[in-house]
Amino acid sequence: MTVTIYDVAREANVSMATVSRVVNGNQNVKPATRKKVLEVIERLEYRPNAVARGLASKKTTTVGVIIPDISNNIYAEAARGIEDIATMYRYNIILANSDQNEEKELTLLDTMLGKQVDGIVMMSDAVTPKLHQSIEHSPVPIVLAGSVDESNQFASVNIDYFQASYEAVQLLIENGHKRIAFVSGPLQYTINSKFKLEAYKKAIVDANMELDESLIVSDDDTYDSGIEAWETLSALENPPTAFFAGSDELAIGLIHGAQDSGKKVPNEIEVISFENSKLARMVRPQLTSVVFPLYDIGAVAMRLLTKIMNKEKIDNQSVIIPHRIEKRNSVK
Amino acid sequence: MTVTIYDVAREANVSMATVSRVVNGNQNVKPATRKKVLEVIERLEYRPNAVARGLASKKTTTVGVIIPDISNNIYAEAARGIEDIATMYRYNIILANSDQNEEKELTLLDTMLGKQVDGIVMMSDAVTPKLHQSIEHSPVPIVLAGSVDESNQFASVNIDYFQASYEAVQLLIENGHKRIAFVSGPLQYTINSKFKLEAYKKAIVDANMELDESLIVSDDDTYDSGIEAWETLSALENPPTAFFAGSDELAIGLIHGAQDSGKKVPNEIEVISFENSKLARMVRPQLTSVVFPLYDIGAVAMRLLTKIMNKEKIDNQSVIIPHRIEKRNSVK
DNA sequence: TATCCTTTGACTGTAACGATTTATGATGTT
DNA sequence: AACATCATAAATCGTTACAGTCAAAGGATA
Repeated sequence: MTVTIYDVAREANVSMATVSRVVNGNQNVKPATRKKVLEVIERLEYRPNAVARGLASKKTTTVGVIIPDISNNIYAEAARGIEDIATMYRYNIILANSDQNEEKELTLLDTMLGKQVDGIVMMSDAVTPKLHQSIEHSPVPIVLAGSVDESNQFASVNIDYFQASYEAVQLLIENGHKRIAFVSGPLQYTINSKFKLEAYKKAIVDANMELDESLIVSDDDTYDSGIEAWETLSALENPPTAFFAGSDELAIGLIHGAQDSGKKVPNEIEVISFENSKLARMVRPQLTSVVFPLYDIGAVAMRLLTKIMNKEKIDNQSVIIPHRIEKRNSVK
Repeated sequence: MTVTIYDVAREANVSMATVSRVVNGNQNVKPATRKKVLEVIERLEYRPNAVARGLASKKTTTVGVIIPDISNNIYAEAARGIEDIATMYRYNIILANSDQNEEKELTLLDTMLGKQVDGIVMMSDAVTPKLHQSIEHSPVPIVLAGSVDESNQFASVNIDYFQASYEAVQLLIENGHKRIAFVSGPLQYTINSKFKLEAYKKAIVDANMELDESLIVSDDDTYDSGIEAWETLSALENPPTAFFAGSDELAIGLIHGAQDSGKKVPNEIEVISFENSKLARMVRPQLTSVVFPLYDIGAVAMRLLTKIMNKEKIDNQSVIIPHRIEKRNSVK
């Protein structure tokens, strides 16, 4: 039925090893033989069986990608970065969604290792002890993308979340705001709690401003949460005049909340976001935002993975890529 | 190094065939033996090698997914639907981006078949003759998701694009508009040219209105194209007062274009979109839109694929799922 | 009841599966 | 004759699948 390397060998009057050699571009085949083999391959429409190849060579040229949710733009962007670099290096990708669920992450890791992937890139907002252990015991390299592991023991690529957040809040402070709110996604996620929030606090304290816990709101990273956050915060006795939002959707929710209740952005209310997805340009006013370069993070993570799989020497396995703030109109 | 089925067999004093049977849940193993084997598996941390299994059984429990671009929300949504159903049926997914490029599509098909996937779900806006042929010759089942193949020869899942578009334009006509514009992505894509545009034309003609070619604009499916489309169309001598937009981004671009030049939506200008992504609720006014249920399309496509892979009888391989129009505020 | 035959249950042994890889052998050059 | 070069055969890789084995349990027959 299916044509195998053996059929090609027979048809071309050579051994299967020779066919293997021409398929894999090995030098030790004389041109005439190579040509003959290639012709037979063409004629028989031979297509090497990657599974057999994987069994024999113990390499599958496939890498696993575990992300929280592909339908979330932020992760999709990263996935695209990962995939682009992967194809560049001739790897294929097994993609799976974890929904930030530890149990799923663990199972996924296990089935991917069972499938003999050559490496894994993973995004996880919370590297739990169990997860940490699984990563540690993995027989193939794993790199974390846009995810912090506090032990700093694994290969990873990130931006400096703390510094970036600090700068964002500072921008608001410089514009003279005295009441600045912090609105983010779940504080179980390390990036939100240990970096965005801590940076916010430090910026406030460094500016000799009062740290008011009631200005700190955390729920989901969604548009609706943004609207809700606006409602609770604007109902405060002494409401904030500026917002540091953990995501674009949150920021847009905040802005629409403000606008719906008659406030002008940025004249009366200023909002700075942390993401800079393509949404940022699709609101009025357009968002000023810390750029969280997910595509690049994915791409760099995948590149790092190829190096490790290749056993190249890595000078620094915790890559920090530069960040910047894109200034548009939600901040004066 | 790695523990194999053979190690387990030796350690448990049974043959590897028996181990294989307990791993695969075969009945012919007496409970005591099963327990013993399971214990050894646990102790040795044995993890079946899916590659070896794939070679022996000729099944990989992985399916290929070829989509234009995962970083585009519409496809990401579909990918999520596909993946959810795939996991439900214990399949993994090899995901790749084609960028609507025929050559890439062909190569991807080839490498996926090389990897011995058990089936493929594909999204392609233009099923070219070559592509058609490749699909036809595929040794494993392929289902098209949200993609039309005009020969109607392959398994596919779609909505009734023509009817949905017709209804959308009709809505605008009912609201009394005499000048209705058509703004879509590339007309090379079958859905745009054969369905959205044709339905638009028919609706206009059926209403005894004049079909004005200058009201038909086609470029990208992006926000910027929407803005551009507004600019060219509003500069017309007799500009349109209503727009049928092929995507949410296009619709938002149109709306922002209108608003930036002082027009009120929906009072002076009405816009109806075709997509209904989560963006639809994130603009003011919120978009009235034909809902293009990509998640469902992906899910149903994957489900259909499992049936075909399972050799179950399929009553209808061209699935049309119901559509509806979500009414919000960009249309009165 | 004793005998023989067939079934069933619970395994075992081993040949695929379709490549890669290594040791070995043949060929041709200098 | 020595030395590269190229080609070959055979051994793996870790499973599954199929054909058997062997003992125990019925069932039928005389």
